[in-house]
Amino acid sequence: MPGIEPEIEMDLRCAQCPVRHHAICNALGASNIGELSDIMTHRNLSAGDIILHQDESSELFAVIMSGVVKLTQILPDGREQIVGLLAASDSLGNPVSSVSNENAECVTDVQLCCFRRAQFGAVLRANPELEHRLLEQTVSDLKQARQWMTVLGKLGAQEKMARFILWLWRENHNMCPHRDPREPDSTICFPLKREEIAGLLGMTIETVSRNISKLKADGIIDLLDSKSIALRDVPKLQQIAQTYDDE
Amino acid sequence: MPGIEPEIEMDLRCAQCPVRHHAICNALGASNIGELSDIMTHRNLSAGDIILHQDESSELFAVIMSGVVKLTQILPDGREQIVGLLAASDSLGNPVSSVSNENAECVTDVQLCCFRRAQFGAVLRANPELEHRLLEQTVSDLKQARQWMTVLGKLGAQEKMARFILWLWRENHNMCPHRDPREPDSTICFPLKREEIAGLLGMTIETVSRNISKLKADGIIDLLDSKSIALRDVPKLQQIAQTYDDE
DNA sequence: CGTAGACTTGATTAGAATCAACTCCAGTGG
DNA sequence: CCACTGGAGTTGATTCTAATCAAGTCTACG
Repeated sequence: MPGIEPEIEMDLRCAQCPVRHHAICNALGASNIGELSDIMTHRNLSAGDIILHQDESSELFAVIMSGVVKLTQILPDGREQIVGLLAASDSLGNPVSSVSNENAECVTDVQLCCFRRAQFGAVLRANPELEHRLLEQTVSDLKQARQWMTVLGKLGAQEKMARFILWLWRENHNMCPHRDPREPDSTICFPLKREEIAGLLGMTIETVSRNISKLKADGIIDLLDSKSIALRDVPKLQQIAQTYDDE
Repeated sequence: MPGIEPEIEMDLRCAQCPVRHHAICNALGASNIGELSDIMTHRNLSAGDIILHQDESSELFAVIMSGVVKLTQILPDGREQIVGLLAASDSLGNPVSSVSNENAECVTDVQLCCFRRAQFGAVLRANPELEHRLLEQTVSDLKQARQWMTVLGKLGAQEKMARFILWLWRENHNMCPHRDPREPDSTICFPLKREEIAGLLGMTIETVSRNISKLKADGIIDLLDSKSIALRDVPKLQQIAQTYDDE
């Protein structure tokens, strides 16, 4: 057994991985996935743990297996802007340099599939299709960052809130994994506190709270508890959000 | 002569190209650059010309040889946010899909080095180092987009203006090519109108104007004409901009 | 010289930030 | 079991910043 078992175990870890077919590793087929499983390690983190520091070097590159991670930038005077939210199957870490462009912090408990940069880079060079997949992912992140730029630059508080809820609706399956499948599709949960919603949308917790209350008062959403809501009038929400569809 | 000349010409076009050593094509050495020069065509555009439409398909992928291009998103009600500015040596077009994520419009007259998507993709697949270079570029764009998110979400009008000026200072050599090298380094020109600065910074032209005036009144900058300024007190500007350095 | 577009400046208003209570839990310990 | 505590969230009153509305100036150009 010893001498064979470890190798089988490694492959199993990928075969049973919940994000195997959604994360960047789906660029590698069964015959090549071993190159990644050979060099990966799993790590469990708790809400509040800090994974990466802006402008500091780190050997970590990772795929998120579960949980939510926020990417932030902090101004000299302490103000914090959330510049991205990552969930299951997203990847974490600068793919082309050891220096991180953002702080990364766990919003919930998080499970990571970790690689050492040098080793991951070697697999990348050996598998151009993996690097292509990484490019696709980065282009998609760029698209989303630019959409948030428009939200931050042009929308009012109510519009921001509506956009956020619609965005959360689409992303919710990655964010809140253990939902009852029988629960109506129109129910969504917030993995974020008010403070974090505010940090993402460029407003204060009071303004977030007021606008959630207003949407409720207008019959557009229902508040189930402070961390979950039900959508009552999606078309109205889309109209407020100034969005054509839910791209 | 005919039969040989064209081939030599092609190579010359890259050899004499002003951005040959700064754009993504610098990933290819002298022995491979021919693969690109064989499939490129130059195109001259005028200020105001629209190059790409958001969510529409285009066969174009291009490198900017000179001029400034703005990337924008437009809301259903007509409001426009600038989500990126491209200048000499930047590349233009979605590298992984024919569908553009933004509108692209010429701010000044522009010279493009154009490729047909399918042909460029083939060169990309044959030269992984070129795809890696494209990934580096995209990661850099993503970093910048996220920095703008922080500007849009957290900074006040004066702070935004200071950031913009410092950013322009760094980028100015790409934006305003024909500057007298003897001109002091502290003189910069705006390739953008007030309306476009406003569209980028998420404010109105009046607020832009007022804040430029205020910086002048405070002795931090001088207005040479409405399209160029001189920096008088860079440290003060950096302090207002809430920036550690000029990353 | 006259006009239109780009820019500036002033007066007023609207919307979000700020300041300040207050409610609603979840967890703790007596 | 209940009283305390502290964190999270809500709501109200006030302030402040930037948007809006409204003239103006300046400049390039026919």
